[in-house]
Amino acid sequence: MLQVNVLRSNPVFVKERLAIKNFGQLELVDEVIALDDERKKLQAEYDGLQSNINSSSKAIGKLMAAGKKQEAESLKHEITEWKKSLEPVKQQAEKIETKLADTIVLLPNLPAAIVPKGFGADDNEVVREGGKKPNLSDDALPHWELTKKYKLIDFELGTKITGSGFPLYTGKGAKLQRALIQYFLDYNTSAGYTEIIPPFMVNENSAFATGQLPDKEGQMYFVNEDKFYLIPTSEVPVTNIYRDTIVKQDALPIKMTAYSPCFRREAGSYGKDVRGLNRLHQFEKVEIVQIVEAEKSYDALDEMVSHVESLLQSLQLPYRILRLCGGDMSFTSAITYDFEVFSAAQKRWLEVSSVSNFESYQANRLKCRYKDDSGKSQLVHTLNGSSLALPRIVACLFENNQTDEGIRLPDVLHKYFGAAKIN
RNA sequence: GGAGAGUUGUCCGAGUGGUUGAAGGAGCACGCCUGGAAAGUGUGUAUACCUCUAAAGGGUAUCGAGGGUUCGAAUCCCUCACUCUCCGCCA
Repeated sequence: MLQVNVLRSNPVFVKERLAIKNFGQLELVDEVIALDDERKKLQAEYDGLQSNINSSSKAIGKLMAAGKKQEAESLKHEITEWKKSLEPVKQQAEKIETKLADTIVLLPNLPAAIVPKGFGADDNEVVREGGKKPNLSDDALPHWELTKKYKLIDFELGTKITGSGFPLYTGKGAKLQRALIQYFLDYNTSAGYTEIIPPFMVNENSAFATGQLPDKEGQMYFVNEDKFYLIPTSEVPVTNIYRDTIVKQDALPIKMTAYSPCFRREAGSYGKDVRGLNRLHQFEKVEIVQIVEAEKSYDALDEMVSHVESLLQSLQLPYRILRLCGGDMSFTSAITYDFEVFSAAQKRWLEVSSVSNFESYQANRLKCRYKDDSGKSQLVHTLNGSSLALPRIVACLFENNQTDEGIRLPDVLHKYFGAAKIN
């Protein structure tokens, strides 16, 4: 969430930035500031009264020890009066604090200066393209046909066992998943990321800290019995490693990578866009997360973008990098680069990675800080990105590399998959 | 799942109602000592918010979390989470 101080010090700027995100309730900014004023006032009042009570209580302690019971009794009466006037202040303060907390989480992160204004996918900026689109014949198959032809994924069985969007990988299809996960993890660890296997369910505090709650409440699977959320991405458990911590500055940057299955309800999506591997309720993903000093987060962002880019290049897939416009960015992000690969048989771009800098937005909820040179606590900046989400990578690998003899695999995967093609 | 024991600061650990934000020790930082180091020794060593703001200072809250009793709670009571031991179950 945003820091109240940022709002206070420059509300006009904050509103300008929020407008880039097409955020409609700009009046919330003033509301937060007003609530914070109120909060300060009430706290001063509360602290004063409480201070009186505390010192009188201590005085009673001394009087009792000295055997002056009478005087202690009269002090007690005095305290009772203080407490009477304290009660309404306390209640009001709690009310205002709750309201402040509930209001400030409604504000999304501020987009960075270079984020373009816009409303949707059409307004995103193409930063660059790479790779080469294949020339497929007209009878080229979409991946949902190819997976059937080579018995790689059984969507119907997944539907039988669980429901739609829960694919069942078989044989070489399953092995390719394992190969890709291992390749991605190796690639990330050799770039200095520490490998993590996190819990795949998180509690409410964790889901709140990374911003899934309250914004995406209905998008996560929830285990009611234990009040756990199935993770929509390993970003959630991995970033939460550093919830409520103060790290040493020389421990930064912290670079972590994790494989996990991801669970998303995707309520409300259907149709041809969600066919095959395009949109699933359960999928595999390898994630990278960085926790860095505030001044260094944009360097880290660049590093992550080129890291993911070269990973895509190694897979020899045609890709493009988009700088998302304000309207298409996530609630918590300050800037996001989406990576898309071209699905040659479907003739469309599919998002396979999203690299974001959250600046201090997550850190403020996480309460993750470090001591800077002057010894002051400062919020860290957090960043994350997919490297990569598997299903659409797999879809493109299948579609783009189909031949009469089978599906060719890029060189880097041969070692992991144990063969050069699928047939 | 059942029975019992726990959860205190960076760590270990004392503390069963009254100047306890918290003894003692270790660690760490700075200083003294030393040719240098060790040992010794002195000082300091949580976080958030409010007030003040040049700095200092002051106030409130925090001893797993939340609630309660009390003039006063780390200490008593309740609920929950987690850890350990034994039993049960199990990959």
